[in-house]
Amino acid sequence: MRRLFTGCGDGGPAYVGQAMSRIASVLLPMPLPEAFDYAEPEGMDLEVGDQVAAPLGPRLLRGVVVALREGAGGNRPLKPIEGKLESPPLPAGAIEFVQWAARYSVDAPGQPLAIAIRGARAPKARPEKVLEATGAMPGRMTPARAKVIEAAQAGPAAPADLARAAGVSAGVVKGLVDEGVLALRMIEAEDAFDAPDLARAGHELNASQAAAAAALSDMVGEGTFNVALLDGVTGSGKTEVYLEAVAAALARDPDAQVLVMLPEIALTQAVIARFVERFGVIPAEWHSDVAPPMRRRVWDAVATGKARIVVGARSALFLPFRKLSLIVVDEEHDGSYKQDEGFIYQARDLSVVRGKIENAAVILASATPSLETLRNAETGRYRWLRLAARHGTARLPDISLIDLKETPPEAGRWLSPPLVEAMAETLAAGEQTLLFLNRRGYAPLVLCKACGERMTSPDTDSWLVEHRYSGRLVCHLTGFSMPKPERCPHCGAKDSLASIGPGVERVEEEARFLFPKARVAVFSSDTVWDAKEARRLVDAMAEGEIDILVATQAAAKGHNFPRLTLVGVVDADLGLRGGDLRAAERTYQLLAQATGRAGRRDRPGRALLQTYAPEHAVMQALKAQDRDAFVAAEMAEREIMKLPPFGRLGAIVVSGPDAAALEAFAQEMAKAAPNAEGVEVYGPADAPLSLVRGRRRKRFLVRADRNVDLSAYLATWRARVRPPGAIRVAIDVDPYSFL
DNA sequence: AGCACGCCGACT
DNA sequence: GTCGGCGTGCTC
Repeated sequence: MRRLFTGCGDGGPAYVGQAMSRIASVLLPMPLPEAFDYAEPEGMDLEVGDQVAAPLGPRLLRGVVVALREGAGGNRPLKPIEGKLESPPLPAGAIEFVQWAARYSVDAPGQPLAIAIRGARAPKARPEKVLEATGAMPGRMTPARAKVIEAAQAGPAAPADLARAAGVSAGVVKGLVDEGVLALRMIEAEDAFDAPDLARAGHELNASQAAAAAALSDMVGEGTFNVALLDGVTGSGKTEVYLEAVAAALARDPDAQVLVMLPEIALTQAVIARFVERFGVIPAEWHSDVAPPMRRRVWDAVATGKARIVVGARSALFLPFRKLSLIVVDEEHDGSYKQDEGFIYQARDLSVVRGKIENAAVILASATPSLETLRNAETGRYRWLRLAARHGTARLPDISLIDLKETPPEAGRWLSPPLVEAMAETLAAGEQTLLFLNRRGYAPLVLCKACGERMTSPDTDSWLVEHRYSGRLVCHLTGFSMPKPERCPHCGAKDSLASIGPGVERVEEEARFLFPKARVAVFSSDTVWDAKEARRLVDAMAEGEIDILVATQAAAKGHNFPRLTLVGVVDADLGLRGGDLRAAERTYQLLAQATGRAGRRDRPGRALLQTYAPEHAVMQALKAQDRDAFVAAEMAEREIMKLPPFGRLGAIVVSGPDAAALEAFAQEMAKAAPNAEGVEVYGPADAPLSLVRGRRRKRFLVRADRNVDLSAYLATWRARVRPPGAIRVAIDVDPYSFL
């Protein structure tokens, strides 16, 4: 269904029936600056939230009615809405949330709308063919036919399944269909979002957990917007506690819906299993790996209120909840909640906004909360529930620092003598070691010993990372890769390319060299590409089939390995380099999590951190396991600098293929920056990645006091300039990546 | 985001 | 003389 309008200068096509009396504002899932007005055809009876087909230029698009008013169009005739779509309407809260998010992110409302209706646009599962017994008997009975008829008693089944169940060929089944013994029926996929069983008992809670669960249940019971920080170390049982809050929310109101957000898809299965155990039903699942037909079913079930529990990734926050009562953000400090491509948002922060709009309770859970959240807890804006100690008898690991200036590894090696010694002891005791290095591949840099040339990505100023498994040099930024050349592409020297620095593959090589009899494995996104492979490796580790696991942060999250007693952090300083706003905070969170893997149940664990800066506040805090001291020091620093959470930050990146034109535009932008009380603008400066895919990049940073509407400031600024030609302006409110 | 309109190089 | 490159501008 496609229409073409030939714009012929005389005002466009004339529409019949201009007596139509209502105008519908329709938000379209596109980067348009505002909702577009359409005429409501007579008798369509639109309501706000309805999904409609609206013409845009030559195309027909799915859109959402966001306002209706009396009127007929004015100077130029409005195009009529083509039709109302079958899908359930977008609830008012979802619309308000989409508009709020767009304004905050300084982006077109169509961008978050596209995320919000992605499920509605997904194709429905096609109806399934099933066969069922009609009760009729075949003219001639054979043993094979008897088996099929018996198998069919179990209920309707797909033809292939029925043949397999009866152990006969498809031909036998087909013969029975032809004779009318079996009847063909088409069935729609079942909505299998059963009501949770609230009569089930929860886990037994210890005193600390019980107190927190009671406080959260009370909060949920108030039935209004409230935020709580659930703060407890790894293993303190945060999940059991928030499950009780979920139970309270579901029990309070038969229509209540609950959203649980997780930072990693890899963690969803484990959490879903907990929900199945607690409520006897499988919650709806929402993330990028969910197949489109299932997405459609989840979307519809959420919009109709049928799905009451949703477990998902950050984009689940945009689902069309009808009666959202509770949002849980697990591992709230995790950087994965920040989406920094396309429509840029921080799902943890937006969860609080959605909670406010929906009058829902919000629980932020973490062992190492973000400074933003801790600040809100300190000032009393959020309730603060601290869980004491570890569950059961397990003890916290002993953490010590290895000063690499005192005891460096041998030349060309990355594991220092104290760490190697600890690994030998662990191996001798029949226990496991985790070597943590947050760096993929074999070596982060390849350079020519003859001419000093560094291998970089074409049109991009980032180093190519050597991967030995694949024998390729890979750009982790753009995905570019090439076979490792024999000669230096710059000077032509043969065998002159040297691999500089360690990645997990190289540490694995060293571990194999040092401990030839040990079973060594690598866990990184290159070796573990899907959930199944991750499961396999995690199981192998849990079963004790691996002695030394070399891993990136892909393995630091969530998994528990009972025989793991030594964690070695190969380069504890890695995250501190570059020194952006959150470098120390992120390093603390990541290493606290990694070292927390050591020692479970009855086995004491230890963690060794290799560092060149043992005096650094992060290292001292990790060693002393004193999070509060680290937080206090970091907060004090941020307060002096008036940086988040004591101020706001925004980034504007301008990019374009031509350096001179870009520089000129950046200068023009600098002049156009509005003057405002409590706002400082820094830049333009070359962005740390000053060339990506052939585009040069320059960056402004804006710091503002907390009481400044930074979004409005940035929107005003951008409206004052018109980027010429191929120059793009990208705005990131509250940036996490400073590249 | 599409998709069209609009001005400058290599082909029947 | 046309086919077509993708630069910029619009879509209610």
